[in-house]
Amino acid sequence: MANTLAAGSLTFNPLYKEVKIRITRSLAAGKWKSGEAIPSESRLAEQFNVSIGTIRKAIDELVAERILLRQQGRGTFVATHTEDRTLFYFFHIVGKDGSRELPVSEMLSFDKRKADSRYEASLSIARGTKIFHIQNLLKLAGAPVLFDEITVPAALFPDLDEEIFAQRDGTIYGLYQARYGINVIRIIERLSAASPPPPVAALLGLRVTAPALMIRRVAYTYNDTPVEHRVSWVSTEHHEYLSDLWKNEAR
Amino acid sequence: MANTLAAGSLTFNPLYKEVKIRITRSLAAGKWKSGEAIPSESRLAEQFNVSIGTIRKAIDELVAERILLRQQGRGTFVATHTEDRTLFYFFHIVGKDGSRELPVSEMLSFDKRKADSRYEASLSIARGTKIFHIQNLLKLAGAPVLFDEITVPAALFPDLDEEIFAQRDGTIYGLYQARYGINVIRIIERLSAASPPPPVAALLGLRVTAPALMIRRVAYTYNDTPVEHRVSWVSTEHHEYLSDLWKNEAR
DNA sequence: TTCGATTTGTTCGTATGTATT
DNA sequence: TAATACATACGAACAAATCGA
Repeated sequence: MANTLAAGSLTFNPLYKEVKIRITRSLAAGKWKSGEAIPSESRLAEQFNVSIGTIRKAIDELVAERILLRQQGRGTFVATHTEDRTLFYFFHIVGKDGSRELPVSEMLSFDKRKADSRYEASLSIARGTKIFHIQNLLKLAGAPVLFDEITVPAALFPDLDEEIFAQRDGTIYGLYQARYGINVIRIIERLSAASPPPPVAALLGLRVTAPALMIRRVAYTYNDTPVEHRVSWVSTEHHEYLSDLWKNEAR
Repeated sequence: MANTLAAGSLTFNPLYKEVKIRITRSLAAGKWKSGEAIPSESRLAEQFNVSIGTIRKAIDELVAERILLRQQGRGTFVATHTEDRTLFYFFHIVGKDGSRELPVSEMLSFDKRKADSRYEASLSIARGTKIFHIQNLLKLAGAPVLFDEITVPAALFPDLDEEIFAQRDGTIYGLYQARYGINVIRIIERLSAASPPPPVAALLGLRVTAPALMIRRVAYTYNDTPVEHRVSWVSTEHHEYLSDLWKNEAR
């Protein structure tokens, strides 16, 4: 046994993993804002006192995870929720005819309340924690297609109110990112088929017994921290949910 | 204009992209069978007359695409559809209680027929081409959960018959791979909610008007060549469809 | 428009570590 | 134990894209 020392409780990561972790920590701490460039590879190599190749390998993984974005000649940037590339990564509803368009969102309600036990697991928050609860109706080509119920811990969005939410430019995740420094980088969705509650059916223009797609989503930021719980009802009369594992255009 | 030469019709790929393409061609041609090791990095570097780093970069991408599988000290292998890691990549139905198990499949029908126009687009085959058409019932924990209708071009599966299909070990894609050298490496699924046809509802133990999940899948092999068309009906009473972009355990 | 500085992209080479057989 | 194969890390050189002087 040559390396009995390594048997300690610590896990020894490769250098590039350590670098990746430290970069991720800086991102989570908001050291570099979204859309901004992080230091150049050569500068990071100096700071971390490692070779440029090690920096590249760390950044390679963050780019593959869509957390960073590299551009030759310009620099490396914190990915934003305003780029076309990113938008459809978190929106999976497409027309059955193959059309792809971004929805127009209309806020239906906004309130602050206390979390019930439902969110303890998915949002890792205690019962009674203050949350925002928001309802939206999304239209595609003018027709209502999707109804959203969004739940987020109020603590993460200090001054959020109805006005700010409704008057935002761009997407909801763009708002989280630009105003609150919260970066949604991953979502997990669970889909099932069911008949929507009558009020939802009415909003979507469906018969009460009509089948609809129910989507339960949890959105995560760095280090698998959950930040949003969302339940959606989708009318699949003219639209469907597209699941394309490995649609990595930029590989 | 310094580089008028580059304006030719050829696209100049980086070396590692060329290497990747040539490796992929060898895979598509069946040069290395699934589960087998491909030549070592140093040997490939000799063959292609490039540095080992360039080989690594090409293989990096193929590993990220789950086409190859690297194991330190052993070699680099053609990924198979028998590894636990891979299995759930193509099977997305999980229990609502979070349970994950592989289904038990029961073949209901098997026949050879001529393709109608429906498959021209999705399978890139002409109307009238011979196809196999197979129906399956999948059970989880003993209960029927999913009904499958599979369509594949007969030309790709020369000696396939009812016996071979029903008596296979392992998964359907495992059969495609082991017996016919056809490697499914990517699927695109389109989900909607609808009431299943009465015979399907009966099989799944659903009321005729009950909502179910309909999944239309196209499976692809190398170079985005479609090889299978599949329509599934899922009872989402106790199960749901899990969409987890970026569940890359091994990163 | 041109040029130079900066930054990422590609390719090569070498050395050493670690896992497998 | 030795040989083999992949993993990590370093360094160097040049190409290509970008941007501002």
